[in-house]
Amino acid sequence: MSDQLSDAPRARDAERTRRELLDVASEVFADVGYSGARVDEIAARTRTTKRMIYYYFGGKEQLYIAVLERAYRGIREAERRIDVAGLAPVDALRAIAEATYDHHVQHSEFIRLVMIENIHRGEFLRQIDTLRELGLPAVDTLEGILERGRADGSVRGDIEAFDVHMLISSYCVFQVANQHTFGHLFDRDILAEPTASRARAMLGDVVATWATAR
Amino acid sequence: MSDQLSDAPRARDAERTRRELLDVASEVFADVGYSGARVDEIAARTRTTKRMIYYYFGGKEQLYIAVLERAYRGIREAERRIDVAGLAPVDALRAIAEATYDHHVQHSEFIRLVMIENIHRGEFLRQIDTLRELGLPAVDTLEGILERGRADGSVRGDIEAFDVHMLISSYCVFQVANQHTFGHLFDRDILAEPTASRARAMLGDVVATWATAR
Amino acid sequence: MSDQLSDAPRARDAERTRRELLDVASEVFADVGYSGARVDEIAARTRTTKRMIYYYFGGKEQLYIAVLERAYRGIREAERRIDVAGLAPVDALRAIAEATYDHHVQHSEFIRLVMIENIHRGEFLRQIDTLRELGLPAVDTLEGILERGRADGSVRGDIEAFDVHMLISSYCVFQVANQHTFGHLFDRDILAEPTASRARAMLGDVVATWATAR
Amino acid sequence: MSDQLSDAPRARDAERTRRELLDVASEVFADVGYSGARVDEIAARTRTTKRMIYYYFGGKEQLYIAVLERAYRGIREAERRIDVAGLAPVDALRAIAEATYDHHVQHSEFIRLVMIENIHRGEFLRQIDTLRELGLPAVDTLEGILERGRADGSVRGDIEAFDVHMLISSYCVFQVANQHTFGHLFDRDILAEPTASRARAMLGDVVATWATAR
DNA sequence: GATGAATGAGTGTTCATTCAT
DNA sequence: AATGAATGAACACTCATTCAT
Repeated sequence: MSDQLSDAPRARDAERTRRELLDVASEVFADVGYSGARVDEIAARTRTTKRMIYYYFGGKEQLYIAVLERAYRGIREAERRIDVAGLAPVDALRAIAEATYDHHVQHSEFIRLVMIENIHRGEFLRQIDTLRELGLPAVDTLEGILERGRADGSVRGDIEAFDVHMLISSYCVFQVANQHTFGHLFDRDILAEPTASRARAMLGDVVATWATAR
Repeated sequence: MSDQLSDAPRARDAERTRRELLDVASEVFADVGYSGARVDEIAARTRTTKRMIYYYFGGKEQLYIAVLERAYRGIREAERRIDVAGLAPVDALRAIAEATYDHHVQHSEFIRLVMIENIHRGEFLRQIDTLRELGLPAVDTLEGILERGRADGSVRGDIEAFDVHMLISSYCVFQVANQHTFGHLFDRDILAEPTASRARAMLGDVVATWATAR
Repeated sequence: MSDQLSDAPRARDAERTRRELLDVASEVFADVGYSGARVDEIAARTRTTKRMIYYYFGGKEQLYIAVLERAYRGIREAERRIDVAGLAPVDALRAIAEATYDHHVQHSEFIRLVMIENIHRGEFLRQIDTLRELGLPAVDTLEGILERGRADGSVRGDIEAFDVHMLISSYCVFQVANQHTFGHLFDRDILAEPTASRARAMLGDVVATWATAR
Repeated sequence: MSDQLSDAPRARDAERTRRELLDVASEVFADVGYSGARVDEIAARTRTTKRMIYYYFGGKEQLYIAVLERAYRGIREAERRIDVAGLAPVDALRAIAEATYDHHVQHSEFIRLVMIENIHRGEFLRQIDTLRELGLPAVDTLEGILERGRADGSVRGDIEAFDVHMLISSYCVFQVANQHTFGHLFDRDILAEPTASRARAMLGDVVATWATAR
């Protein structure tokens, strides 16, 4: 009768149920979008019932928002862990470009959630009040590098962290977000070798040459 | 019997009905995605009835595929009209970058359709057999420029049209595709001034400096 | 432009179209019933269009009624061709029983139409005014045999042609009409050997023993 | 908590809803066939909504299958209640023939379901895995009688329970199944007097004379 | 004698959500 | 903390039929 698979105390089942719902919902929303997702399916892939989604989150929309918030929090934490303190500014830029490439490819579920949220014109993201409190660690890191670069003359003075971030982001997001249409039109898997490695190296090259151009 | 060139001859209602359905469907699918789109709503915005969607296209999916095909055809035609014959290779690259930026911003409906199709992992695009026959005029044009550039020494020899195309595309697509999440996080409308003009010029700069490096 | 497959004069195309529609409609109605039949499907299996069904018959119901009438006419004609004049009464009964068995098995399409019509409680059959004019040749033949049998003492005096006809019909109709449920429950194909031959012979035996019992 | 035996306890609404849907569905399917039946109409004749058909059965087809299964179960149970232990073999055969006649006439809804299922070539019946487990009580009973009859010499040795069952079934089914077409052609109601009584008695006579013929 | 275009009413099914305990 | 039963509105799709030539 008691849960045979778990050693978690009863008092923590609630938290576990919540987390399980979020885990499954993340997968499902990322897989088929907000409109395409079915509350029934999310529940079915869980140990609990559909009723719990309403019990814990209030509804499909709130569940989606919770998924979105958790996803962004995770990404911000990962950005905060980036450390390029020991590298020369241009090498640091190249390192960040390539690390960002890797990170995007490895976290396609998040990229898909962002795509989906953009399809919905950011209407759900806008409801997450605490999001901006998380800051933008990736941009802060870039700002530090640019400052060092400007100081030692290795980086041109007219570019901002926002610019670099958008350049890197756009390229990396594209690899994941548009892999299917772009890949189909060019008849190749752009995330498979040799295309992937070439694309990854190219980004570092693009950022480095542009940032150091006078 | 009836005038085939006149504006609304009875005998040509079929073509007009078909086109109207495609027009409205393009709007609706781009607006709310495939799953979010409602056949009823598409029909309601039309002079005909829902029944005609099934009469002419067979169903929601086939209508969506028809929308997708027409959208890609239109884009390919626009690409074919690009003329940079009179420009020096590097100027031509910069011109194409900026023209592509403008084109993406002006055709956000198409960008949204591409996003949506990627959310569906390109499963519908793959069903359009005639798509590849259209070629990739944008890439062909880039290839011509790169050849001229390599010949006159203004462009480095290790980059390909595919690379340039992906760099430009990723940046331009991002402006439209991720405008809502990115814009929200940076608390600005990235397609409005002054951000837009800066981003546009920056892309030309990125491409030019990278393509002409060493 | 002209019909390449036919040598029929233009003036007979109408009759041919009508007959083709009836042929296909017979198949489809017998196959899936009146409610299950689709006007579109009937037309699609024809050289003409759906519109012709309305042109020639007026609608689905009238087409079905026409199918039913033609089917009954065909059966009555076949019944009229039965000849047992040279046989002794009891042999004639046995011959008719077995011939009826064969005829039913060979004309399952007709049996199915009759089943379908009974599902509809004969509401369509009742609309065919000319049906009764065709008479009931099978019953007339049976009546003749019974008269001969009564006269020579080989057949009991208290049975009527109607009784014999219903006994034979019920048994033969059942073989075709209930073959699927009955066959499934007994895990055998009742129209395949050895069950079929045994059933056929048994019917003659049943009729003969019963008709000759004193 | 709630009284499980009371007439309509809340906690047992599920079973009641299910049964009510089955009751109404049996009527409707028997009335107009599978294709002719409307899910909307079935629901409308119920205290619940159309949605419950999908909640409890999954769809129109599964509801039909459930109706079919319940109908066959009911018939098998009725067959099991037949008791002819005290009768001499030939009297028992006659009793079974006449009881079967009565039963068929009284359960025309079941006969119609069987007709409908045969129109569909038994495709739904075949999906009911548990059907064969119910056995064939009617045939078992006949087998017992035939054994007794063979033992005391009152019944011929070359006939099997299957043969007798098919003879009786075909005749009884026909009375109900073909009443409309047959009745119309002979301009009489074959289930009304005096035809009905005559037909009923005749069946017993047919079976008895045939089974005892040497 | 023939036809492509069009249609209103319905057809089985699914949706996110709430009720009652 | 949890749940099985229930639901109305909507959903993609289909039907036999008619219009306009």
